[in-house]
Amino acid sequence: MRNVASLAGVGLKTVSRVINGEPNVAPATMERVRAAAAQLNYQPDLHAGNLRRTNRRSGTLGLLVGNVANPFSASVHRGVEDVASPLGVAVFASSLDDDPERERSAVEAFLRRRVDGLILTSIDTSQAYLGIEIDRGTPVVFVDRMPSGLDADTVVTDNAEGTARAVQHLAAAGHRRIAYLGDRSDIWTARERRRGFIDELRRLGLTARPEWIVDGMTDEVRAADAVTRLLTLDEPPTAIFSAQNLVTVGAVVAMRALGALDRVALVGFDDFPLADLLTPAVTVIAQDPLEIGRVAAGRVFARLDGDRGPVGTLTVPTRLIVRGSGEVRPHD
Amino acid sequence: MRNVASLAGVGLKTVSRVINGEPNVAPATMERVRAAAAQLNYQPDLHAGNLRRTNRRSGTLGLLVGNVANPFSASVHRGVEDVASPLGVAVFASSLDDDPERERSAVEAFLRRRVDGLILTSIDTSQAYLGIEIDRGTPVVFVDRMPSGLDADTVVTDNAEGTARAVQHLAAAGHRRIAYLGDRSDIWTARERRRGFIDELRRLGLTARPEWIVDGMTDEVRAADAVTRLLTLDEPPTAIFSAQNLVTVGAVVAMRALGALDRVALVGFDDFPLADLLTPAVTVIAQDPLEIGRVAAGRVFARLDGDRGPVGTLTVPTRLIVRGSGEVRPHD
DNA sequence: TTGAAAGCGCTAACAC
DNA sequence: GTGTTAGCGCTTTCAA
Repeated sequence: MRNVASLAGVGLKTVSRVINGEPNVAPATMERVRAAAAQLNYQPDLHAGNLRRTNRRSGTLGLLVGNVANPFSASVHRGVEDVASPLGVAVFASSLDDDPERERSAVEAFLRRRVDGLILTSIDTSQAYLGIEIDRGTPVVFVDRMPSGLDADTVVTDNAEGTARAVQHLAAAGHRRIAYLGDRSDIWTARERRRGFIDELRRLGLTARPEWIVDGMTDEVRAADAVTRLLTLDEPPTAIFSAQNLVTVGAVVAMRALGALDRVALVGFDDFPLADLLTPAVTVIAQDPLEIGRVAAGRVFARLDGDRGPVGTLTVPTRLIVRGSGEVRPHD
Repeated sequence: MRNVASLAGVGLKTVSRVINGEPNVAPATMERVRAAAAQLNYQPDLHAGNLRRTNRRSGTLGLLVGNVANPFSASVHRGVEDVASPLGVAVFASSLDDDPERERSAVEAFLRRRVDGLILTSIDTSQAYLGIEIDRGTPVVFVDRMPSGLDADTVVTDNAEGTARAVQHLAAAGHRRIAYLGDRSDIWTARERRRGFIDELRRLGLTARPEWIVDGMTDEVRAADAVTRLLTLDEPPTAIFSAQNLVTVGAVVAMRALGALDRVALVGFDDFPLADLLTPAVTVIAQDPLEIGRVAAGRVFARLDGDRGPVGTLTVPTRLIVRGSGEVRPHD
């Protein structure tokens, strides 16, 4: 900056004024400064400037997700970027891999870099440790899971309602014996979907036999095994709701192997690529991770803009996508 | 930091020493400083420190990809993170959406934040504008596409060789009439795959009729239409090589509609989820985007560590995954 | 083993 | 319109 100033024959402050588009600079001076900056390929140092600036914003956001390569996380990331980028805010992203220690160290790494806000799908059992930072005024928004140990802005999917919608859809096709295939029940979203399932069944006056409610499905193989067991029961379900992506795929594999695809209905929670190309095409309750990211980023910027309203939970709706597998009628 | 110093009853420099793990601090003093820092929840400001530090590293990397939500880009991202994270380096990611203007402004945004290095799948027609920054000593590594207008470190997929492998595989199954379905030929990777195809055909003493070489396939629908046209030709190909993900899926759709799945062979470039669940399962040449990201980050850090060797292109190998569609024998 | 003073690149406050 | 001075939070240098 000193070099630009002397090359243009002006003082430091004038260069600063031109860079930041401040008023009260003569057009001719402005032009000279611009030319000098271009000639020297001058790039202002944002961090140095922020040190003294009243509005101490780094123009930076920290995003912590399970894994940036996971499609859900990647879409959330894109949603955050969509909101941040036009505002000139750059996004740091970090994968946590279900490791609470990584979460702590990533948060610290971002805080030391003075991010203006934090968006995270926390994996830790408690998020109380973030309370201090929130009190300091750093906006923190939780995504996809409810935080525990503190009240904070949160953006989640319509888990229970979406699942209820799936149950309604199956019931409307005539099913009264519906099975539930869920993820590990220590995951908040899994518990929510399970709750939505049970509650909706009850509301419709249906009952599920205990064998029809299966938890702890973490991969395709486990899910396929579970479906095989379900369909060879004395009193098998006529429809299956799978609460997660991999579980849905596992269910398709098992149903295909059993030749059950045209007599057992299937609705999955969360859409996935090529769901429409499988035979039959899979009916799903689609989430909207892009929107989740956008809404979360929106909360961060609202807080930065001075919104002092009470913290709250925003719910992003799901959407039923009818493709065939969920419309199979019950066979006995 | 001043508060920590006065609370611990020491000078600023002593706090600095403790934070940075510098030697020559009495254990008791260290403990007092630690306690004071913990009590005040002190987080050092990395950027303020970097201002005066001799090793002016921001501990930050800039990654520019087509779209962070795209599976290929997202895996590259993860690969970069895998290398950067253990080194305490945080990763900025930005989507370009095929817009050269976004590329320029994202690069500038990262440079102003003083990233230690840049990794990019550039979309601009020339990358010459980055020459100045490279000359200044900022490591820049190009990924997935060769840069033009300057020599620089680059990491790419084995495009031509991988495609040649696919052709060999089809020829080995007895095919002599192989069609090529490619992406827009203004994309470098598409040209490379096309080149690999033509060269390998020639090497094997085979010839492709001009109608069998189709370019400009950018989506599933276009690809499906092209396949339908190919297979209704007077002299149709007995095998198809599709040079890209969406094109492969479009080909499957069309072949299924024509009932050609068990008489025409298909090998696709680039793996995709559920390729093994389609009927038939799709044989592919799989890329390794995770490795591409890791190798690219490795180059950046090697340069930062003082590697002054000549710039070069690193090629990440592809892998043939046999699943069924590529092993169909020719039918006339 | 410790701390005081200077300065990193920039902006705020104020004078000219 | 423009420049000068002080100071942001930290590290460097160097003296004690």
